Amino acid sequence: MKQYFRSIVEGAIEKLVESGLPIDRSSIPIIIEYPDKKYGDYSTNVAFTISRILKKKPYDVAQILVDKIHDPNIEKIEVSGGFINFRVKRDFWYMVLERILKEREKYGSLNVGQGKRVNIEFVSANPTGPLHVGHGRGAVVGDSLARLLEKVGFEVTREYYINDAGKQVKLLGESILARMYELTGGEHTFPEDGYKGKYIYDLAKMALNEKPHVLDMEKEEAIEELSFWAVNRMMERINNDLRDLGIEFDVYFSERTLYNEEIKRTIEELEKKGYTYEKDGAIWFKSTPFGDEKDRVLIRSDGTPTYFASDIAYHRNKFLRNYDFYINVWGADHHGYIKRVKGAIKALGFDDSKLDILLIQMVNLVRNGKPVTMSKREGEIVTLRWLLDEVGKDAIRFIFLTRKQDAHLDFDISIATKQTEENPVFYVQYAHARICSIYRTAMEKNLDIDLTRNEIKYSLISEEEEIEILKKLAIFPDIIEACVKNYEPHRITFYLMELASLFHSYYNRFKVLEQNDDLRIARVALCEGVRIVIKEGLRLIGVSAPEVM
RNA sequence: GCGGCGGUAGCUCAGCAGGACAGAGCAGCGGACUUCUAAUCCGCUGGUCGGGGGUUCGAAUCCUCCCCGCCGCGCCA
Repeated sequence: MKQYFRSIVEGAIEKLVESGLPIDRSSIPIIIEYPDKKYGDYSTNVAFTISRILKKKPYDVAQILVDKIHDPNIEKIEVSGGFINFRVKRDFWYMVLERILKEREKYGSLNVGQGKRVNIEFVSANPTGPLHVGHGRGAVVGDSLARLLEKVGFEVTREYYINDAGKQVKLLGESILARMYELTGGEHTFPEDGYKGKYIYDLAKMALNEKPHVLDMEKEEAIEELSFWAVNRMMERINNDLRDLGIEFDVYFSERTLYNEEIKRTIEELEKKGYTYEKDGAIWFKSTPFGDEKDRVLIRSDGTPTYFASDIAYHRNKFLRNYDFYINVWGADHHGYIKRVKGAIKALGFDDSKLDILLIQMVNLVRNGKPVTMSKREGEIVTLRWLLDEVGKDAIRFIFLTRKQDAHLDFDISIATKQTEENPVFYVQYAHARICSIYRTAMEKNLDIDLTRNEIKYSLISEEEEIEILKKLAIFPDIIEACVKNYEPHRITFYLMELASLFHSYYNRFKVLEQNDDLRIARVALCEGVRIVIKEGLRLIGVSAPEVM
């Protein structure tokens, strides 16, 4: 709806320009806000901006602008200070509801994406251990963002980059082999930095079943075979966790496939462009010209490529697939990595501004007030699976989005485990279930609530609480737009809590199933609007909307 | 030391592209279920927006310095 007023204001400014005032229209950002109720429904501050250019009083500029505005949906325009406040006709809100009932789950689907192709890469956790709670946050933010992008007309590819090559993976195989020897009573030495988690024993047991022959193989070969096998087992497990979180990927990209050919070609390209040099037997990338603190190794002195080298090749591959833009969702601990990756992309001749990197801050697990540490190497980690079993998908997804992603999140397990109050997801879901319950009651009592066969007399929706709800429904598309523009899916969550709150208040004060047919139909129409938006809002963050609770 | 992100009510956090008197939830206190699900609602209490300077008609929001917390700074990934 903001867009509607934006264009009205734009039109007025245009008329000013036509009347000969020296204003550069493009230099004036048109900001539409929802002011305090007492001022109006929508407001703009453009008069302040223009007054600075024209050196006139904001109030006078506002007056001039107001004279140029005529719109059938506006009931009253007021100038206060320098603000221009619009009060909208009641019919305007009714039109919003009418539109929601007609468009249903399509309501709020803007077309800002225009079919542009977006690649969003997220999670990409190493297949050397189970997903933990921190991965979960990135997964939820990434997937919700993907849903929002789709909602506004982008063609989205969800991608998972599997680090199935290199030292860590070898260490995984080595750890499993050691446990296999241990379980069979054989002689073994556990690798120094090996993975100590309990899941390694699980894998070892599986391997004893499926691959007992590796025990008789030469160690290096055994490790290689086990590593490859274990990565697949881990990915099955990771995918299982993600699926239960409501997340599926379109593309799984294996780092292994980059080895030899693509990494080699990538480094050759960098060499050709003069961005590499040799030092201490290693090949380095000149990342300092791109703002990095120091240059980075691509090929170690032992001839093996670093993770960075394959990551450059990976990004090169992605850019060759030619998306309109790219989003990487990373843990905040990778922030130091941005400069060199973007630098490498630029060095390869691609437009690095097409890549946005989203950093997701750490999740601090708290149990009964005490912090729980998350270290992959230590035994006790809190896995995403454990949390899924405890609180379920809906609560996890919702709670992860009750904080903006660049703020640390304290995830209190003791609270999230409670299936009662305190858990905000229930509050929103309950609003949805309550509305469904109203419909069920109507059926039982044989009350006609059919919105398709009855004429909806919108003017009967006239209580202050009802108009407040309509206004809230009207800003849903603005919320979606803001989510996408700022890459901030958490705004949906806060919006839904506000909408649910308005509804619960209303529900407690007014009766929907009135005997009067017209009034009842009108109120059901309002409820249906709320229900549609809640359901769609929840869908966008991957949370279910139960009909019964 | 350098860099990133935070520092808003007792606690956990919002605050829309700088805007009109700083909001919500929880906790605390007091109320509302013979009436569409009380997982709800209503009322009250509660803040020098970490601190100093600056830009602006206007700053929680932008710039700068300082303080505190977490994280990163590998020929690890």
